[in-house]
Amino acid sequence: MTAKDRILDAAEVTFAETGFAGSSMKVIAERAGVVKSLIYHYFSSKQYLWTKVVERHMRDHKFLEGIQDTIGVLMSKGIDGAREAQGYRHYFGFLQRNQNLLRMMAWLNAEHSDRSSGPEPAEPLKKSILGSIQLLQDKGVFRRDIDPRIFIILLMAASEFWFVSGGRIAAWFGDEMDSSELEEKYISSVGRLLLDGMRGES
Amino acid sequence: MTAKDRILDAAEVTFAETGFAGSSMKVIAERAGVVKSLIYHYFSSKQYLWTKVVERHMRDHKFLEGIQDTIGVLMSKGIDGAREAQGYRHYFGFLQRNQNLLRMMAWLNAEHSDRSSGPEPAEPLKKSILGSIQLLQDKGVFRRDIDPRIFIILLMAASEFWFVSGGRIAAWFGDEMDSSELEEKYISSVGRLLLDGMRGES
DNA sequence: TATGTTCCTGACCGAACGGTCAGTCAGGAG
DNA sequence: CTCCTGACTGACCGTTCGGTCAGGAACATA
Repeated sequence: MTAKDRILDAAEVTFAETGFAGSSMKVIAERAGVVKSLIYHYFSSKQYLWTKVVERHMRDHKFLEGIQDTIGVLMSKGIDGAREAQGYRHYFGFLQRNQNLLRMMAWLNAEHSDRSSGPEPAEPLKKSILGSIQLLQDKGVFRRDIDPRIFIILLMAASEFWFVSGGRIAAWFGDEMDSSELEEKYISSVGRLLLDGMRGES
Repeated sequence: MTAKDRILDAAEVTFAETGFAGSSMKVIAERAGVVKSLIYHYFSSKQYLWTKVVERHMRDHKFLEGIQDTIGVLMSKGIDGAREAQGYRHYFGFLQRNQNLLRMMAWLNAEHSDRSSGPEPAEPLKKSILGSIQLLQDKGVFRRDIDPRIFIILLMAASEFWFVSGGRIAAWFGDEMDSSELEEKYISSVGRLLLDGMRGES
């Protein structure tokens, strides 16, 4: 593996762990087994390194396609009326594979700075997601009295919160339960609950 | 107002804005209209200052009682079958009054460090909340196939996410809609959706 | 062999960091 | 008048920060 890749790897882990301000170029360099100044040979600044880390992760993990994909599963499950949390489980697994990016986004939210480079979901993707949900509303599978965008936000909220606040949740409940057991329960419960809620006004 | 209080005020705002690592004692001092070393006269370290800020906020804003209170409203609404999002709106307003604390908790999550001092919801409060939900399950108002803890987590997720990720959500949707309008829609929709989902298996 | 280009290094910079310290000063107690 | 305390200050500490720079090593091209 090239030094450049090792730098990106080390930066991704470090940024995810301690955020932008909390990560020093020195520890990133040490983690990559490289001298600090070499980082500046490849990346002109700390800020630039951050954006490149985000870009690479989204590219290598096919982040946008993953969202697209998940929506597809979610929708197909909804349409044929299967109510298991299978669709949600798919989405959850997708987020699990993108934990580093989620953590970095959490930092972005907290800092609400102009460092931007959060994943912007390309206009067409957004339209496609919204369209899928609207279709389900038209068919009567999903209730019509709720803005499709709300459903998306809620879906993101339920999932991201689990990863980002994992530690706090474990402190609340973890002592009584194995954490992976709780996670499994969370996935299946949230899937059922959100789907039923979206399904409609009893 | 005493200098000590001004320091706590300044620290709260600064920590909420830029987190622990991102906040310097110098800017906190300047914000408080005080010389940096005076902070160390009252607070032995940056870490100690952080915990004192959290403690004071929770005390002054009656954070734990506020949660307790909200659960009460939520439950009473649930019991008499009123399905408006009134209970959720109450909770949302409560969180609105505690935005600084929410932001600081977001930092804690992101850093997942051992700096701890996140709000630990005192065992009795936790038991009381869980008990309220279980009561509703016994009465058949809420579905019985979902762990009460899941409902709490989901409730927290839906709300905190809105505040903490506000910027990103606005970037997604805000251009098409007034933000306060979107927030109002979010509150009422999430309240209805979660309540219906919790209500049960159609 | 000569020449460029890329990779890589350690020494170095000024600024900013969290934190310390000796000491000034006003005021209350004896 | 003395003594003590707590609020407050500014100079200063060692360290770390992001970033620069001159130059060596490796390697391809000519």
